[in-house]
Amino acid sequence: MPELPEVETVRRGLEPAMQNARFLKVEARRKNLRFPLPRNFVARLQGNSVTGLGRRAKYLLADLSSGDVLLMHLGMSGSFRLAKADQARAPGDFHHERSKDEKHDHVVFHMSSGWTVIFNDPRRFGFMKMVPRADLERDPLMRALGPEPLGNQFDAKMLAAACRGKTTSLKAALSDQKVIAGLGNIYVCEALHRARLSPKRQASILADKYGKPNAHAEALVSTIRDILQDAIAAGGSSLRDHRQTNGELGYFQHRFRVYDREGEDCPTPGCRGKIRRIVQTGRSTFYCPVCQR
DNA sequence: CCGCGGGCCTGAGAGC
DNA sequence: TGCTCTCAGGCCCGCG
Repeated sequence: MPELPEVETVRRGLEPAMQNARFLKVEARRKNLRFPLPRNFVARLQGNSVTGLGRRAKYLLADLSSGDVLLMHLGMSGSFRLAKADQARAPGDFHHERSKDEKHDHVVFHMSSGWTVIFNDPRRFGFMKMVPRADLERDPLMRALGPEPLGNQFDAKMLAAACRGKTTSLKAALSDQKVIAGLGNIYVCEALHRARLSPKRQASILADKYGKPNAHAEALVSTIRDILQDAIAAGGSSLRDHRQTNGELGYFQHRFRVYDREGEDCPTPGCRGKIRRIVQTGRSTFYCPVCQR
């Protein structure tokens, strides 16, 4: 499902169930997600407790009392939901027909908090990995990430430097996790619309010939920050009925200005354009050809 | 090195 | 009803 705001929403939803709670029992029902689950996955979790639940870009990071970090990625269709342990149905209950949903419940954590945490992922693009905390910074997955857009590192200077000389489009550059970590197809489209920049322009336009940021870079940085903060405050976006861990829908999707709005009038005040859909590097881009230049 | 296209999976929805 | 086709919030890999 998720881009940064959705993953942050998931993190907050999991906190009451996992923070300071112990893994009483772990079920690895399907051992190959995008990658095989780590060796001794169950044994390395059971008996340990979660000392902190963090997020880096689109990764959830659970610090364990063992010194390992459990790293979780939701891919395209991954989600977590919570169930109260005492309400869990007994396996083999013949009144209970396995719903379509439960068919893709691949990993289940039974926590000492009384909550059961269920990872569901139909497409299995998500994955989990265990890394000793001391090695996290050196992990290739973490090293491949640029700055957190809501952190101190992310500013116009850095963005311009990262885009300097790039011949690829702004759309592709902002989707590149090495440039900024956490944006995806939706928030890139939305940020470019709000910043009134065409997704087709070269990424290098954010920098002058010395790599210094210009007004476009400044505008884009503050737009990206604003939109992510607003989306987190709204509980993320719920497309195709995706839900937060508590079952509630996020509602930021109602505030999309271009995403999945092909043919609609551009919402920019005074703009008479119509939203267009094009394909860039294999993904849909939605934008207004009139006010985004 | 860089940028692009294909591939990994399953399911929903549109059109016939 | 059912088939076929396209598309889906991500990311890795190999090619030119």
